[in-house]
Order: sequence, then C-alpha cells, then structure tokens
Amino acid sequence: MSNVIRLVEARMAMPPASGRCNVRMGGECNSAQELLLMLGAEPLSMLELASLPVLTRRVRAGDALFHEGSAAEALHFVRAGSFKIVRTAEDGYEQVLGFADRAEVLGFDALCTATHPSAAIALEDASVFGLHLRDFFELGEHGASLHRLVYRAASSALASRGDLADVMAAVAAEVRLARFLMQLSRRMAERGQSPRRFHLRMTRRDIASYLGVAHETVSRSFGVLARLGVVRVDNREVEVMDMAALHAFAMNTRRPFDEPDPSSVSARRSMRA
Amino acid sequence: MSNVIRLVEARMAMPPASGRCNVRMGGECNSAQELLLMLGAEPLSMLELASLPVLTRRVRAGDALFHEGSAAEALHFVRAGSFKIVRTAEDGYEQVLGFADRAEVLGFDALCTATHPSAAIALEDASVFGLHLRDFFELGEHGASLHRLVYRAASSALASRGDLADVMAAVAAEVRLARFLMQLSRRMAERGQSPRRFHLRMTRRDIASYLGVAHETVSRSFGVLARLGVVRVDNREVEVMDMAALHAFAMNTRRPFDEPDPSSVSARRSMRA
DNA sequence: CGTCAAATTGATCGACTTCAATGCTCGTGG
DNA sequence: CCACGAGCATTGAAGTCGATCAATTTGACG
Repeated sequence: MSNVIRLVEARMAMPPASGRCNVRMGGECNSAQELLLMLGAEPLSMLELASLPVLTRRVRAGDALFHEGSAAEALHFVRAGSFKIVRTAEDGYEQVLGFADRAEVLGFDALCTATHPSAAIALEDASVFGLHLRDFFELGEHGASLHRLVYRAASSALASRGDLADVMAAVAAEVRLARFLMQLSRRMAERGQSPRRFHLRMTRRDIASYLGVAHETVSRSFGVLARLGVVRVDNREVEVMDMAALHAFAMNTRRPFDEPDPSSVSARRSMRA
Repeated sequence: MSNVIRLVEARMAMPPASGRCNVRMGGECNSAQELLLMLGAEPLSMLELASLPVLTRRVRAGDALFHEGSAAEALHFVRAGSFKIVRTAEDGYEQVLGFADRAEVLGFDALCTATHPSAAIALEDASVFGLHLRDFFELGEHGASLHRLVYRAASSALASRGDLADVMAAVAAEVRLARFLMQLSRRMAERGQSPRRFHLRMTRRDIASYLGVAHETVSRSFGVLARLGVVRVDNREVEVMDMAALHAFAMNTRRPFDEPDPSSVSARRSMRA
C-alpha cells in the first residue's frame, strides 16, 4: 500500500519535491536513500550505505540516457518516466529490445564490453539515479546488501529479454500483440496499478519493432482485437475488456485450429465481414 | 557409443585434470581456483577466495541442469560442454532463448523470482560449477573480485539475449540464419578457435526455434547459402567459404533492393533456377 | 491554423508456414 | 558386428498471412 502511494507521488510530482536534489546533474543528498528504498532495501541495510554517491539526472522525452557504442561509466536506475532500449543497425533500422519503467536497471549489458551495446531513450520526460562504476565496484563489505539489490534488478532485466523472445516466437501478429499486452498488464499489476486500463507510452512503431512486425500490422492487429471485443483502443489508451479472451489469444503458439478455450468470448479469428 | 565416450573424455580432460576434483557431485578442492581462472580472475585476487565453496556437477546430453519453474538454489557456470536455454509454453512449444558455452553463467535470471523462468538443457555431456546462493551472497569484502566477475558474466548473458533479438528482427529467413552464423563465428573467434569452421552442437529444430522460423525453413536457408557458395554445410559441420558475403547477408534489414556490397560473391537472392 | 509525425486503411505479391513424404544418422538391441 | 528403428534432416507443394507501397486521416504542437 505504502508502495503504491510512494509510487504515485513520485510519478505525479515528477520533479521530486526533495528540494536540494534538484541540482542540475548530481545532488547526492538523499538520493542514496531514495534509490535503496526504490530497489526494495530493508531499512537496516540503509544505514551503512547512507553515504553512497548517487547522482540524479533528468532526461527529456526523446533524448538518450546513453548512446549505443558510448563508453560505460555508470549504472542507471529509472526513478520516474520510462525508456525504450534499442539497438540500431547500420542501415538505421531501430530494434527495440525492451521497455524500462521505475526501479529497473539500465546499461547493465555494458559491464562486459565497457561500451554500451544498446541505447536507452526516454519515452517521456524521465529521471534516473546514476551509480558510477568506480564507486559501485569499490564499496567493500558495506556493499553486500546493495549487490543483492543490483543482482535482482539485473536478473529482472535478463528475464525481460526472455519476454521479448516469447513475443517474437508467436507466429500470428495478433498473438504477438496479445502477449505484449499481457506483459504490460502483468507489469501494471506488479506496480499496484490497474491491469485492465493503461496508457501506452511508446509509438506504434516502437511496438512494431518490439514485436518484430511492420507498424501497419500493429494497427491492424489492434483493430482485430478491438473488433472482437477483447480490448478497447483509443489511440494510446488501452482497456482490456475480456482478460480471459486476451489470455487465450496469447496462448496460441501454432495455428489456432483447435477450439480456443470455450470459456468467455469466442476467440475465433475469421473476421472477414 | 565409444565415439561419445572418447569425446567426453577429451572434453573433461580439457582443464589439466586436477585429480581429486573428479568427485561425483561436489569436490571443493581446487574447483574454486579453476572457476576463478575460467572467469578471468587476476592471480592476486584468487588467494582471498581460495576457500570458496564451489560444487562441480556433470550433466548428460539431453538432461536438464535445472527445470523451468524449479526453485533457484545456485548460480552455475559452464565448465565444459554446452547448453541451450529454453522456455516451454503450455502447449509444449519450446522456445530457445540462447546457447551457453564455457565460462557462461546459467540461471542468473532466477535471482529475481527465486524460481527459474527458463530451463538449461545440455546439448552434449557437460560439466558445470555451482555456487550456492547462500554462500554467494554471504562472502563479505572478500567477494568484491568475484562479484566483478559475476557481473561481467551476467552482463554478457544479457547482451546475448540482445543478439537473439537481432536475429529475430530480420525479415528474411536466410538473413536470420546468416546472423546466427555470424554470432557463432564471433564466439568461436573469442575463444581462439577458427571462426570459419565449426560444429553445430544443436539440432535444426533448436536453431529454428532460436531464429523464430519453422525448422524446414532452416534447412532451406542452409541450402540457399550453400548454393551461393557462402558456406559449406555437411550435416552439423559448417564451413564459412566467404565471410564477406555472409556478413553482407547478415546486414539486410529490409528488402535487399540496393546492391548488396559489390565486394566478393554477388549476394543476390533470386535463386529460382 | 498550419505543419509534421503518428496512425489507420487498402491492395498486391512474395515468402513462410504447414502438411506430407523420403533420405540420413546414430544409438540400441538382436 | 550388423541391422533396425527413432529421431533428425531434406525436399516438395499449396495456401495464407504479413511486408511493402500508397493514400488518407487523425492528432500533437507551435
């Protein structure tokens, strides 16, 4: 409960009200505490890390937190707003690897190569915590509890990229979209927000890239799901009308020749009126 | 049969057999040293971790190191052999998320959920180091150097899943296969082995799942690349004949309307003789 | 109000999935 | 040791879904 409240406050009052933290590029006042709380630290462990040098940084919508190929200097954690993680091919094609919300780690995949294999671009005005690698690697025994939190965040990031595979594994485009919406719904639930109604913060192109289809196909797939009454879509506003049907859609790995679970709305696909 | 045994022996003996370490399921003698060396530790840091409780475990071809959904108990590092990382859908469809070779970490994505979101299945008789989570999280300041190594391995695992997206992002099946082969080639080079000639340790089905296409399509794509003289394929034995052409193939993000790099073999696609 | 990007909708064609049948490898057992 | 069988791999044929090109509408922002 208090989690929810804090989350909402952070989101509503995006320029955080903690006064001195608003320094242009790096107040360290209570940032450490805020970061640790966000990552789920126990109060006990926070004392020993009170002096953790944490930078805060704001990123405007469309700007990159870091570019692909740039040198890795810090680990970042999303404080507010959201990001897309992308890789850009030589010909300019932008592949979206995932989306990151509050408390998620950014730039972890740069630790092994010392240069970022992917870029992080803000989908809306955002704010992040930064932990310089030098500092991060040099906190001796005090760092134990922080390490645990970072491991968890990194593990979560790894699992997220597994979700990407889940989505792209589906054959039919509507199934991919359905799985994507299920992922979003689950994430919303984890944050204590409504899993039935949410605002998409990314463009159709971003979704298309994430799904591995053309952006026109995303539009059409939204249309199909909407016509079937599974969801209601108004631009970037999405409402899940029939969660069971959406789930049934997301299941189909192969051709949906078998009857698609007789519960709830019939999820037949022939919609050529 | 005898073939397999000889192969296994050769592989197991790869690290100069440190004698007592061959205990069935858990000698801790020099395993710690071996693990640290494998992960690239500096000799200096190895002294303080000499007593690290490291288990060794052998996994036979086709067996699972851990199953999807099982409780996370340890971090594993591949000592010998190779694995595929898979997620299985309710309908039994097996999605391959990646392949792991020597020195790679397995099971890292279980840290956040405490249960494995993916399974690791040995592609051949294999051997791993195991680090129990209790032990891992409880090495105070001495763990600093180990943490650095584990972070690097985990970061590498995250980047690998980005490669998965790269592959599945391609529109044409031959491009996906070409990218996959480039990945393999790069990995071989990193290990100091020939980047032009290698043995595929996974089935065509596994490749197909990784690429996100039907396994028949993988066969056909191999055929196309072979007919063009880009590679030579004999069952699971692959030889890259024209690395530049393979690279050119791997580039194509969109339809190959522009001339595909006039160097080397012409990489046109119309092969309807 | 005017501009530009985002989003929707339509039409065409090619590539991939799917079904089906055969050849090949390799491990097991006769 | 050889022959058999089960999974792996290749090849063929047909139907379909989605990529692409193209045109229009909507929406956001100055």
